[in-house]
Amino acid sequence: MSKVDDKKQQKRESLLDSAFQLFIEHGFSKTSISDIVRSAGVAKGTFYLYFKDKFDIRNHLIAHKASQVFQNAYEAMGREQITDFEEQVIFIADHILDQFSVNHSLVLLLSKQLSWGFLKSSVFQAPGSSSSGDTPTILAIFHSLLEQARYSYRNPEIMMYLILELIGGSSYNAILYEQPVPLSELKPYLYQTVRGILRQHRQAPTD
Amino acid sequence: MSKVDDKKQQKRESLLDSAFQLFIEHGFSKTSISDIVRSAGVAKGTFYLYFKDKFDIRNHLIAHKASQVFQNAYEAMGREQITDFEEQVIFIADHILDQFSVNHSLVLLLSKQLSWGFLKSSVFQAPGSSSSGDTPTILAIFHSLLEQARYSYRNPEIMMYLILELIGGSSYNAILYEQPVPLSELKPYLYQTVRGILRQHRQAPTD
Amino acid sequence: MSKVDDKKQQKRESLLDSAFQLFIEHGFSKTSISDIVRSAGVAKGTFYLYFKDKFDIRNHLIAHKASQVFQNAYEAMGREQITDFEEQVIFIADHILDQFSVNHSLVLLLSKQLSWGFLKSSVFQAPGSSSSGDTPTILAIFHSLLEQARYSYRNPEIMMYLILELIGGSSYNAILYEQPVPLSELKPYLYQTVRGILRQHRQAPTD
Amino acid sequence: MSKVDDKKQQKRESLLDSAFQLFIEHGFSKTSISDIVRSAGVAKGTFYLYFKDKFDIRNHLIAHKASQVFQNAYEAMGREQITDFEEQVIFIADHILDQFSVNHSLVLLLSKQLSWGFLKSSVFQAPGSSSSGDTPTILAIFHSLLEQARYSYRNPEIMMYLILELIGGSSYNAILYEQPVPLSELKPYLYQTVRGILRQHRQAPTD
DNA sequence: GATGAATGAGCATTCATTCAT
DNA sequence: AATGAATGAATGCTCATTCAT
Repeated sequence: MSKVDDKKQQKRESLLDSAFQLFIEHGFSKTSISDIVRSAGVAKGTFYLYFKDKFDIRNHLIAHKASQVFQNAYEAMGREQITDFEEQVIFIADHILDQFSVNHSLVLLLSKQLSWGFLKSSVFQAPGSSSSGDTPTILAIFHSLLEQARYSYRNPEIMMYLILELIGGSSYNAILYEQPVPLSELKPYLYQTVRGILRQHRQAPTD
Repeated sequence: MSKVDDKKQQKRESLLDSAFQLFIEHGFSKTSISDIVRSAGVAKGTFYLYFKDKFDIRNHLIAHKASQVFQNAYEAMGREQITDFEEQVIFIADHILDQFSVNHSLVLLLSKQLSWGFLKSSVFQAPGSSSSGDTPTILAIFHSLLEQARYSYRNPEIMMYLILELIGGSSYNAILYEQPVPLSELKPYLYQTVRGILRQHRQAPTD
Repeated sequence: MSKVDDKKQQKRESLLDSAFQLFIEHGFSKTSISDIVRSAGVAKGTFYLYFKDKFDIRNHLIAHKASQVFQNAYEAMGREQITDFEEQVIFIADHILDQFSVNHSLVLLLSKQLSWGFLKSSVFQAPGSSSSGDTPTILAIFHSLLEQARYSYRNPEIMMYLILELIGGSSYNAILYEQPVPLSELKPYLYQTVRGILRQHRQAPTD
Repeated sequence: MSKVDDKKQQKRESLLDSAFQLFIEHGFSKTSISDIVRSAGVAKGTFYLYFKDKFDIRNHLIAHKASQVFQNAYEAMGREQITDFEEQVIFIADHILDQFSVNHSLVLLLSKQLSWGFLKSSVFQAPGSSSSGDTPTILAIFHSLLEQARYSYRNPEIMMYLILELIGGSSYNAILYEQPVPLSELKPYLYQTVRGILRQHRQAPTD
């Protein structure tokens, strides 16, 4: 990678970092592009060399952070010895919620986006800028876990959709406002429900 | 109510109606107060006699519509003979989703807001403009249903929170984009999960 | 007219005057709306209460000034006793060119616009802001002169088109750059040509 | 001409061609230098190696196209046997208008520029990039035609100025908008007027 | 209470131009 | 000679809010 490309990547990331900080600090609509470039230390025009507009940078940001959060959870799972699919799902959910817990900004940015539809369209394809995958995509991970599972599942997509919406939606208030209860208190109920959903969709032992 | 108060109320509602139409047609951030007053046929200054700002009118709108949607479902339930709590919850959920189905604008406005925390804070208190209750509040309804239920439930608030987030979250994509499947296809899984949540929280028969 | 309407008209005219000065001084494209409002002493937003954009104010300006120039010429003609149509045309042309001569800004703004098509569409209809005519429109004037003329003319519109393009076009360089010769030197040739055009289109004495 | 010079000339012409297309398609002020270089397939900085700014390239373009149009007409005239000066002028005018008719972009670029002053200053000097004349300049052509004419003319420059302004001005609306009438219908009147102008300036047979 | 003209800070976006490579 | 990333001043335009009538 040439010196120029290096600098370009650096600028791009500086913009993404600044935008992230400002979005979670002041909110999306109260953050102006002026704010972003000022914080990133680049000129206004430079922003438009890398992103189409504010929405564009937000989308890149969400896709990037969401992918990261999943990768973190997946890697952590690798360090444990968890073979059961149900336990794997719970482990990943738990790990993600813990990441959210210590980093509220992630909740603000991601929580409401955690839905199957969104992940399918934007996160799974391109975790980095180019999909030249060394790291497996989240979709691939999910399917490989599914294949190795003891049971097979009816409509795994619907199943995951329900789980994601449940977790994504309920974590928002619990983490940010401790409503109706703090996350730690919510977790048992949440995971029990997740297990319930998984069992509903179980089909039969994959001998 | 005097003639003057009548006219006042009329203006207020004209503003709310116009805002609703514009918010769901062009989105919140692309709707200006100018647009609202033009559509409502009142002067710009008049807006500020009734609402603090755009956020204020949106909150009133959400509270009002959400309350309406619940009331509709509750009244429809009254016309059937449903005594079992679980069936009552499913009936209400189903009725609300059907209202959403035929009126996508409601999904746009409400779906992501359907959470226990929100409903508790804004809908339950003031369904109309003043809380002078002729119609029972949703909170009251919920508690009365709960009292008459055959079983008692542990942490009914958490239970309802989970149910609401699940329904609110998953209906959005299913209704608007038929993702991951159309609502009709999603419903059985959704309701099974809701029943699962309810049963998890059952305590014992209320003899 | 109320006090408020008075002020509005005043603002509008202040904007038109400022725009005119700036357009002819620095040119259209080098004049910004900021310049115009600063010079007019109103706020930026006020501009947009009166005009759609810079093009809009230019069009109003052109229509207004062109109408004025014609009215001036027509009124001056009324003070002389000129009955012959050919002499009337020459008198008006001469008067307009003299106005241009002493006010170069008019040439810059109008000369290239003096064509039958333009005048028909914008100037003739609405010399003021409203067409509530006390002053007869230029179109009406032209037709009344034509009716009273000794001769009738074939295709009077084409005839006037040619005359207007000839005068409008040739006056530009002659007045602004004295090229190929100063206006005074050009005039005899120009008027001779105008007379030639008129005679070409003569049909027969209108006895 | 070396290979390098070839490539240079190629870039230059690519820029001119692209600018021409974009100017007539989107207008001068709505065409950016970015647009031009993108379309020409060269880098932004390269533009400034060949032209000072957007105005500069436009001037070169106009001069080049105008010269071309005249040359085309002159060459076509050479293929006929036209010896009378009046007929020669009409033939050239007619040929130019026909070129405009089939190529509206030429009207957009040139029509309003067709004046003696402009032609004298920019076209006659440098039809190509360098005045290294193989093709005779338009000025030279005009003078040679004039010398061979049967009659001599008073003030031939003023005469040509009037003719050019008349044709240039009146063709614009006629061709682009068919106003006040389509060109074909306008032509007889136009040419009759041109002949009128020529005869007015005739002095005496040059025998 | 109701009006709507006026405000001006604020915003996204463009673009000619430069200059290190 | 050629490049194209970077610049940042400049611009058109919006809009929530105020306030004299």
